[in-house]
Amino acid sequence: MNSATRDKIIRTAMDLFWVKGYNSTSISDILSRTQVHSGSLYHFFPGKQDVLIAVLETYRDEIDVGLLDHAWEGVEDPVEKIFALLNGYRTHLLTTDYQYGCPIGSLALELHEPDPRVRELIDRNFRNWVDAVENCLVEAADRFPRDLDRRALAEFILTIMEGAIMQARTAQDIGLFDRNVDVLREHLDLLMKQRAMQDS
Amino acid sequence: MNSATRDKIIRTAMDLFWVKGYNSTSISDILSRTQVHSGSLYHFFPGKQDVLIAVLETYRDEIDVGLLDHAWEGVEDPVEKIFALLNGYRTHLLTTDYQYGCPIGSLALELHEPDPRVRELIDRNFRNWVDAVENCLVEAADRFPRDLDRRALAEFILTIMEGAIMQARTAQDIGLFDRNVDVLREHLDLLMKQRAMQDS
DNA sequence: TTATTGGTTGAACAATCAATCAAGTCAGCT
DNA sequence: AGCTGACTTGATTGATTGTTCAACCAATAA
Repeated sequence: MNSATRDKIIRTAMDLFWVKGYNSTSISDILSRTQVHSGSLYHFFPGKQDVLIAVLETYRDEIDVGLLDHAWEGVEDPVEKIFALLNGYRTHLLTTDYQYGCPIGSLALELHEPDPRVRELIDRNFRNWVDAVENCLVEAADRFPRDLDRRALAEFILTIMEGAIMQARTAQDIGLFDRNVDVLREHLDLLMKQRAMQDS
Repeated sequence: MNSATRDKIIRTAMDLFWVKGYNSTSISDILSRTQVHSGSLYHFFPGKQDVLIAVLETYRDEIDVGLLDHAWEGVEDPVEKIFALLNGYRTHLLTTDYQYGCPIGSLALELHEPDPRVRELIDRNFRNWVDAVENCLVEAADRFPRDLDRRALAEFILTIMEGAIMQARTAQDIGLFDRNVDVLREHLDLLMKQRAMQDS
């Protein structure tokens, strides 16, 4: 199987779906960008949706190398790793004039009645992201209240990321992103103070 | 001007854009649902995007009667009004099998390179929502820390609403919505405790 | 050499899309 | 009655969509 062509299609589709969305990206958009012809694409993928599935599988399989490793380079503290992750999205917004938000979140809201396989893959990507944050919280468990629901807080942090991107992009104002993160930071500070009280 | 037809088109488009999204709703979808013919639609609207603009203007103009009045019926406490607002979205998710989320948020993430008029109208709708929440926080100002950034917290609450809907819809699990709201409630409780400390 | 396999080419197709427009209807005004 | 202008009808257009397919190519194996 010539995976070079297949891979080129997936990489291009990842980028196009990210910037333009799924419905606004046509097969011919992918073909012209990849210099691949339609018959070749349909040799590897039964249809457009299967390209989307391959894209989501790639995100799922590459969360470490594609996202976390880069965001956490040189960051050791588990709590700061959370904010470093958020800061990665902030940088994307700024360096692309608010064009690149969260590729998964965009798809999640754009596809209203998705095929079950698509829905489950989006869900899986969210859960992997939440897992990564939850692991940070586990690493920092000694700083947070003993009865903290770490899963719920990790889901909450995903929520903040998605909502902050949505608002900053719509307003084209990074202040909205920053203020959201500030409030999150304050919440974490309050939780850590709570733990300090427990310990004393 | 026969606003009956025009209004019927707008109401139908509001619903279709909400459930199916903008790109997945065709003009003929609107025509068949309204029993209006294409020439009639194009008599009132120069194009599809102008229908979207009219929809967004309607949301903007009807936030009180269309959203807040209903959500706040019988709720007096300003903090509880915030949670009543969130609960309205929760009910929509549950009663429609996760089909109806936030109509504005869906459009915000679906439309990637929107016309400036569209982007500004989505932004206006967000700001009106934030204004409403901020007013609740002002009403309850005596319960929160004196130096609270109420605007930032109101934006944060919009973020939670949008993120909670996104996750609950994707997972088709209301638990994700509820846990997000729980964490918000805990944050507000912590803030109120802070104020209680200030006062004592 | 011949056959097979995996991959490529690019014209073509049917369906659907947003949008157009000439002809028509009807109510209100002069 | 006759005119005007707002609104309606619905067939039609041209562009774009996702998809198909028969012919073709190149490398490997028999």
